[in-house]
Amino acid sequence: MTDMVRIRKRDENKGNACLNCGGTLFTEDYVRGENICTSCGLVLSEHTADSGPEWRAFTTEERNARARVGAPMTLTIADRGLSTTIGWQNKDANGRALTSTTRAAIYRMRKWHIRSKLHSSQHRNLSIAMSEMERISSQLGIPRDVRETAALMYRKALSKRLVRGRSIESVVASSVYLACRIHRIPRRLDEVVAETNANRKQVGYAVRLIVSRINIDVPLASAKDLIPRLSSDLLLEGRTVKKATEIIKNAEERFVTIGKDPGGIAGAALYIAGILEEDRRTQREIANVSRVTEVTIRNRYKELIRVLRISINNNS
DNA sequence: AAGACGAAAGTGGTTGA
DNA sequence: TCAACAACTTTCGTCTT
Repeated sequence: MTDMVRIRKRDENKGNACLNCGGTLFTEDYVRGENICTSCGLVLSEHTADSGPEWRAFTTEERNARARVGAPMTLTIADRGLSTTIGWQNKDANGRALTSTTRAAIYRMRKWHIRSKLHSSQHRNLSIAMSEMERISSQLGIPRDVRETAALMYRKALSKRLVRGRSIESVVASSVYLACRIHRIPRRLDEVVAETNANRKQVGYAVRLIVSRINIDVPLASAKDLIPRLSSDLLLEGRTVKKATEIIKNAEERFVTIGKDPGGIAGAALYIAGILEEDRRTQREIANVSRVTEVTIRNRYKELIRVLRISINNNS
C-alpha cells in the first residue's frame, strides 16, 4: 500500500464502499488510528478517534481490574429499563392541582400500575435474580454480552418454571456458568459457585436441568479456551502460545482429550510448547495458574508426547 | 537447592445394574 | 441405591540439573 493510494482514498472516499475492491466492511484499528477494508486491506482513513480504552493491560488480572465500561443495560434489569412510573404529585403537566375526580382516577391507576408490576411473583423473582446476577458477574469480571446471555437464560428458566423449588441463587449461578460456556469464557463451576451462597451440588443439578430443558447449544469446555488466559498469566511469548494451540488441536483430533480436565491438557500443552520454543516454565508455575497439580501436568504431558510423537531433547 | 519423576493411597463424580 | 471405575489430588521418597 503506497502513500499515494492512501491519500487519494482518504480524499475521495466519502461513501461507505471501498474504492479498491468495493467491499463495505471495515475494521477500525484504533492502535494505529486507521480504518481498514477487511477484504483488501486498504487503509481508508487515518487518525480516527481512538475509541479503545486508554489503559493497557498485560495479564488477565490487570484487564479484570481495569475494565470498567459497558453497554447500556437491557435484559439484566428486571423490567429491561423500559418501565414508566406514574408520578406521585397530584399536579398536571402545567403544575396546576388536579380536580378531585381526576385525582381519584390517578390514584386508582397508580395503585394498579404498581400492583401489576411488583406484585407479580415472576417480576419479584426477576428483580432479585438480576441484582444477584449483576453482583456475581461483576465479581467474576464477566463482560456485558455474556451477562445478557445469562439473563436471557434465567428468563427462559423462569418461564419454564424451573426455578420453582430451587433457590434463585443456584439458578442464577448456573445461568452465569452456562453463559460463560456458550461464549467460551473460561470460568469453572467452582469459581462461579464460590461467589454465591448456593452449594455446588444444587448448582450442578440446575446446570444439567437447564441444559436438558432449554433448547440451546452448550459447547464443551475445551483446553484451547484456557490458553489465552493461562499464557498471559505466565507471560509466555506468542510463538509458544501458537505452538501450544497446535498441540491441543492435534490432541483433540486424536481424541486423547476426552474426559480429561481441560486445565491439565492446557497446562501440559503449554509446558511442552515452552520446552520446544525455549520459553520454558516450571511444572509448578503452570500447575498454579491452571489450577491442577504438577502430577496431572506430568501425566498429561507424558501422554501428549507419546500420542503425538513429540520428541523432547533436553539439551537446553 | 530447585525441579522433575513416579508410586501409593485417598477423594469426588459418573455410570450401569 | 450401590458398587465399580476413571480422573485427579495429596504425599513422599528419589533422581537430575
